[in-house]
Amino acid sequence: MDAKRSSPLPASAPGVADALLGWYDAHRRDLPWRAQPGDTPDPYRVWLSEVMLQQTTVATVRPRFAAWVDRWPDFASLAAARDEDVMAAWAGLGYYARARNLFAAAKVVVADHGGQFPRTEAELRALPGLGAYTAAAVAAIAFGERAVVVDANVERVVARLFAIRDALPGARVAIRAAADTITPDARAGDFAQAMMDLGSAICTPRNPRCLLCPLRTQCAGFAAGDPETMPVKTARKARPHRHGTIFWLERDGHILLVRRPPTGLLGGMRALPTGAWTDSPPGLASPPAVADWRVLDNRVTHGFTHFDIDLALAVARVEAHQTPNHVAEGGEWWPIATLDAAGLPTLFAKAAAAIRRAS
DNA sequence: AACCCGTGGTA
DNA sequence: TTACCAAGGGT
Repeated sequence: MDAKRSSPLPASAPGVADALLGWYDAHRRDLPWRAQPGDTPDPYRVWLSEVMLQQTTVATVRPRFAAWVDRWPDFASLAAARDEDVMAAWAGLGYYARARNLFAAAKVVVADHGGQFPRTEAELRALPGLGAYTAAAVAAIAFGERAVVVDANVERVVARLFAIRDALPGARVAIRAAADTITPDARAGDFAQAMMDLGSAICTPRNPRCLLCPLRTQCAGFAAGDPETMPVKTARKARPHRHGTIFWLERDGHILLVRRPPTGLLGGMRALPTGAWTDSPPGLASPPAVADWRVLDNRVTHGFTHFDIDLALAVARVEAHQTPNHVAEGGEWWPIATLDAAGLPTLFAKAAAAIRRAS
């Protein structure tokens, strides 16, 4: 009817999917985890890449993905790995629950699914670390199942395409419903990846390249003249500042490392000992051993998602023949010469570099 | 729903 | 420099 023709909404779902898939066939990125056209995707590689790419850029993931699949090329090899090796291999990537869940999921696949990744969205969703997005993405990309794949790129593209002006996160229901209407039955995986490539290259958060966009003529946001204002996001809260002390305890060319508690901040990761992180500098409270601690002049700062931390650096040595009674349980003496292989999170790698520079 | 959970790049 | 942002999940 006439009202529909003059509506700012996309004329038809096939119109959007066809235009997008045509653009994708010409402009798709060649990525290490992406099967070549006509080839069968490897579910392990699809899953691993999706998890690595959660809140993480393609540029960061590229070398890490290559190293990972070189070491653990399939579910069976990963499931048989040592926990500390898996966590160390993830060091520097952040959001370490991803590594814990990845390892747990690999073991479930081997133990409960005969080493074969489940192919339905619902079964995938039940695995650790696979939420709504990743389960849909794997179902579509690895198995060709029709699934509504909604990540931050798709949210942005769809909000603009349909001119959805409600603020996130409330707008997610409407965005998902709109995404459903344009998701095709065929080439579901290509469609999902095309939406993400479009969001990455054309429909960018700032200064979108609308003149290059294959969906321009169907885009309500473009028609309205302000696509860059969508989706609307609410402002973030300021991050508080915390303080702490990092302890560098040296013995005969080795350094004391501890294992962080299995959950929470940097959970499961190797680390240098620290005391509590508080609103004011804690000084030398709760050191890992009784020793002659010396506080360095330089400090280390680091930003986490929800707070910034300012850390003092305390250094001490104990004699080679000594085994301090007060060394924390679970600690290990790690050769300083191979500290890079310990897999320290960035905060502690920064601290180690600063300490070794000062020594 | 709101909060926790890393890191590096960009403007 | 600050602020925002990225192929989110768990609780």
